[in-house]
Amino acid sequence: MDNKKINRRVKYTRMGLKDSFIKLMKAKPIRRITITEICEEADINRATFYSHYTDQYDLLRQIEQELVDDINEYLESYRFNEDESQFLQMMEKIFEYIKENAEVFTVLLSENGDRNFQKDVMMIVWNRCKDEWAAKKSVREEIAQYMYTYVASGCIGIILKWLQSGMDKSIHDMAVLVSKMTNQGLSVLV
Amino acid sequence: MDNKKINRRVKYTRMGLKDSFIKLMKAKPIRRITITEICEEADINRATFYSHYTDQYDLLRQIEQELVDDINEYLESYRFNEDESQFLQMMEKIFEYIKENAEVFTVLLSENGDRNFQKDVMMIVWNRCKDEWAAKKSVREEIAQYMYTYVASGCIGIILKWLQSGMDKSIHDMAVLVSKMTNQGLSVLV
DNA sequence: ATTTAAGACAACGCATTGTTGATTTTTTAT
DNA sequence: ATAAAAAATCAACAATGCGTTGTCTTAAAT
Repeated sequence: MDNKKINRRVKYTRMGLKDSFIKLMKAKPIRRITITEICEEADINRATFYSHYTDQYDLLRQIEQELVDDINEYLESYRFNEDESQFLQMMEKIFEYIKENAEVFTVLLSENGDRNFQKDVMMIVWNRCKDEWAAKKSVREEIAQYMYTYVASGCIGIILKWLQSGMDKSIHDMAVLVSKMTNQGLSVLV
Repeated sequence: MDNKKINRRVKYTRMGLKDSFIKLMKAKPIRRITITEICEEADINRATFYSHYTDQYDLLRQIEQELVDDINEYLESYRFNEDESQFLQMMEKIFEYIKENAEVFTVLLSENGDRNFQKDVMMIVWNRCKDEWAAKKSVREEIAQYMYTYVASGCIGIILKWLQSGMDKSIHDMAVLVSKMTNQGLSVLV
């Protein structure tokens, strides 16, 4: 009947731990964050932490996973215009989402965050654009894989820089820039 | 007189610790590597470790720094042909260097490695090519910064994929691919 | 050969860890 | 409303790793 299998109490406890953790992540690298600390901050017993997560890294991964699921849901809800470049439209939405969650993204994508999260975020774009790109594909799948890797890494890099520069450029400008770089590379300079 | 300020003994001890550490890095994430473990493996007293490094992360950073310095030296020694694209030539040399040190690069650039090292490696290329790029620059410095970030991140991403694919493509092919992506983006697909 | 620096070793108090079992509180199902 | 189930609390545990100390031994530089 009720698909919210997790009851309020559990949800609330986890929320407390997550908030406390993000707060600490802003202040110091994850390796310096102890479970004891997280629990003190959240005012939750340490044994309770262990009944939900195995360690800090497990907690981090779960936070990341929820975020990835949420972006996907967010993109799902949006109908893209078939005529325009899907990539550009999607990047706009992604920048939009990231801006709305700038705080947590800054923490998770920065040096403290782990590379798997980067990969997951890259995969969101890649999975949704591969059809568009595949249409005009003239190289072997193997080579194409390398190209997508380049593109996805470039996107993450630029997103991170944008966050660290205090989101000084507009969402639209950024989406256009990323789109241009992806499609034309540095040749746009000339 | 003698510019090798560090005597043999120190050098040897540090080498032991580094080797031991790299060995452990292959097996598990850095957060699971204890100093006790490093010292046991290297058969060096724990107190000795502390007289050289503050912790695992300090040791890692020093290994990385030495590698970065070494690449720079390696590139320095090589005269580039002014007529051709400096970027392409430099990428060839970098792929060459990485292949020669594939083992350690695989470890340091993978999920266990830290983002600062990525950045450092990116900076090597960027510092040596910015003049070439600046010549044809038609955008504001501010925007250019974003573009370089994209490119540098893309390069690292593709290098890492290459390493993880067991360096299945030749150095030359990779250099050409990276160069194409950087200069023309996905438009090479058409 | 003498001085200087590096490393070995044992020992320390301290913090964090992961787990336990008993107890209380909240949620859910009847 | 009440009983049963699930979740969180708490205190206590041994184990491990931490970082530092002082003393002693060994190697290197002059």
